[in-house]
Amino acid sequence: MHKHECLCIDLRTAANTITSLYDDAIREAGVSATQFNQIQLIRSLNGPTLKQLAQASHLDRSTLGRNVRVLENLGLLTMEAGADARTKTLHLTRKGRETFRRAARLWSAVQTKLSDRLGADGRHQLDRLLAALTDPL
Amino acid sequence: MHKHECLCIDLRTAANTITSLYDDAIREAGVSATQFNQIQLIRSLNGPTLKQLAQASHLDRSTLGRNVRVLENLGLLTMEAGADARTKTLHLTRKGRETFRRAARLWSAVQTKLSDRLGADGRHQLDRLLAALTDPL
DNA sequence: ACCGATTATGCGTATATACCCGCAATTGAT
DNA sequence: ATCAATTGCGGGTATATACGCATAATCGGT
Repeated sequence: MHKHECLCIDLRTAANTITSLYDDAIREAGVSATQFNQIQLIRSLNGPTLKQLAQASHLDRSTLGRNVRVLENLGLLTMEAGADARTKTLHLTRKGRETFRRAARLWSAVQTKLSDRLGADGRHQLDRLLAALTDPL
Repeated sequence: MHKHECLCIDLRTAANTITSLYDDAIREAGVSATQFNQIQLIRSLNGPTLKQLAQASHLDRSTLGRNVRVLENLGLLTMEAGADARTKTLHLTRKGRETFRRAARLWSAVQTKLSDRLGADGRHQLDRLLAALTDPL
């Protein structure tokens, strides 16, 4: 029987394991899975501010600021002052866009591989179950 | 439409959100969800070495060493030399055992609450889906 | 035009996590 | 018994993450 294992720890462990798979898969593009996610969001949001990116990625603003600085130091993006002088808008550099394209292909391969393990139904169920856990009451 | 959302990021986001719920639920016992997990494992493993605890928790040994040091500084456990002088065995203090009991009650409440959101079937499906993702081929 | 409230960020601090390197203790082959 | 290989651990470094405080910029009511 089931030992009533901790949902929280089960999720954390799975997330760590899967993150490692994605990291390995896209490593040769020079970014981690979470970094790829930031780049992908910046690309689709088109010059977002830190706050906008933080909201889009469900992360704390200060976390995003630190993550973004790493990408800036890698030369993948630039931070420019926005119309509102308080804000910094994020823009991918040419290198950032190239990194995105390379990583996107590698990402796609591992994403497909893992999605196949679940099947379309499984993926849908997983989405539903995670939503049931995280959606506000 | 297949947003083809990233499985990795979906899992990380869910894990972060759920961890926050557990952290809030047991905070008054003075430990976080991950700390509670370490304490629970040390308790059930009965004087494990760092390596044994690391394997049981699916974490890197050096990660465990750092996490354990925090608990040691909180006075929840002690590290003693094992028979093999290379090893350090972990033992809960009285305060550690009391903290475990208090946190276990709080943990149980949030665990039940979230499990109810999934239902028994949902919990089983979730276990199965996470296993499908993380089990070696 | 002013001043208080709000907003966007930065920074300090802290936990959670992993990888690599080095050291000390143990083990194994001879 | 010796010495090379292995093992367990600590520490350095790095990313990922959050919370709270400080600051600068903006906005709103008067």
